[in-house]
Amino acid sequence: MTINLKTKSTTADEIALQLTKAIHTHRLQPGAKLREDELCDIFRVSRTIVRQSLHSLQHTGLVTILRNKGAFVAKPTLKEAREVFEARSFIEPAMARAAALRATPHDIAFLEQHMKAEKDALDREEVGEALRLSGDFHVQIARIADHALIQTLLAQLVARSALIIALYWRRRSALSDTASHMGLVQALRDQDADGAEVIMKGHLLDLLMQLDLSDSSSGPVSLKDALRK
Amino acid sequence: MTINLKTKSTTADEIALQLTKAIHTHRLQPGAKLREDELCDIFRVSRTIVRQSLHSLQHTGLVTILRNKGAFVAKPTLKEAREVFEARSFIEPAMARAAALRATPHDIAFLEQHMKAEKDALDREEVGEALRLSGDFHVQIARIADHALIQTLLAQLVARSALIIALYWRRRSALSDTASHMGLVQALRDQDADGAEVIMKGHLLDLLMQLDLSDSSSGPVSLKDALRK
DNA sequence: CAGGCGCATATTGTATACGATTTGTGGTGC
DNA sequence: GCACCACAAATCGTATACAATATGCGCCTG
Repeated sequence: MTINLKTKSTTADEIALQLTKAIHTHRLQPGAKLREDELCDIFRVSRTIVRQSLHSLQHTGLVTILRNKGAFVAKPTLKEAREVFEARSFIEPAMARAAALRATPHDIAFLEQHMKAEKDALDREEVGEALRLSGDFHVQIARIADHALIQTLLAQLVARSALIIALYWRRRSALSDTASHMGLVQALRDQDADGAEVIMKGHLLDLLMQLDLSDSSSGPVSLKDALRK
Repeated sequence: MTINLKTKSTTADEIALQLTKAIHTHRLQPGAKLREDELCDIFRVSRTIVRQSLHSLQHTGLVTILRNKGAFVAKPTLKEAREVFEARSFIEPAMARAAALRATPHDIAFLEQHMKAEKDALDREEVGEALRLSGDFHVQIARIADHALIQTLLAQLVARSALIIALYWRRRSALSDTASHMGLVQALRDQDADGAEVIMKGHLLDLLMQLDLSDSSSGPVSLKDALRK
């Protein structure tokens, strides 16, 4: 499936969204170069618009722009990777708690359908899409908690998490989110705030465990440091 | 004091920084219009650069851009205001804890000097500058905790807090941050992580208490709603 | 043949020109 | 005199042209 190009009025936000999705589904790998002219051809817009979206993505941490060099899909360092998950562990348990207190039957149904969509994607062997949905699940919790600011923030952190997973994923096994997510939905259904918080905390810890964020395997920190003596 | 205009090469980031400072010190009020041409004249750059900074500030939540209308200093709604402080209360206590474990004597000295600068600003009756320093104190905690991601995030939230204070500040009294900040520095000196966390939590609650975030006084939610029936 | 210098090309950065939209104002008709 | 319409000014949005910078290739020299 190639990127959908509408007949008219492709806006900067749409391009950013498409790129985000491509990153989230691992169709775009960390470090990939994003040439402006190329994107212009793909989306049929002027460089002005493309540059807007690239700057926007830089702000969210998905893209790194090097002056006079160009835009690249970000490659989070180990420290950045740890910080992303640390930040998530500060925020998300509180969101799970809030969501448990506010979730309506409609919300529950939505989450269940969401998980089903993820499972279907896996059955179709669309691993990237399943990964994206799995991340989006977390964003939906913030939406249910009715916290727009953190919903936005979390969307960024989740997208960056996809980059981190692409770089530091340890095993070849599939993500085993399903159990945690199901447990969380159950807690929301029961309005069990404490349970939801605990499950979310554990779930994030699980995720972290499956990453190889040990210091040793770090790539070239800085050429200067790498060649020192 | 007018805005400093250098002889050459004023970059988009610099402009965004200057505007942020002006907002933070209440020299720019919520709702103020930011005309592009005007900023071009002030900073002696083309609209391209000005637009870059405005978009950047929109991303941080300090500026609202209305299509074909222009850029305005943001006016956080009550809900947004609550969300900002809620987010801070999720994050900052954890930062205070981490900072307590990492703070060096140098860091302590830095914070003490920082507080002195704030006091000096107050003595000079530069209330806006004192307010800015008081907010920056919180960002410095994240820096000491060595958490770059949250430091950036917190800088944004603190800046937005300045807008919220401008809109929803209840009394005319000066901010009484000093005591909390002093207590926090003492806890850092003692490497008292629990104490630091508790003080920070209480401090943020104090701040919130001094705001009038009750529902009633809300401005016009939407003209449609306001005129309904 | 190896190393380095310089030009040619590709790509990004910035300014400007042009088009679209909004908003205020003046005139005209009722 | 009031309301409505049309036009004009101001302002923003987009595309494009031009300038600056980096990079790769070929040639020249030792």
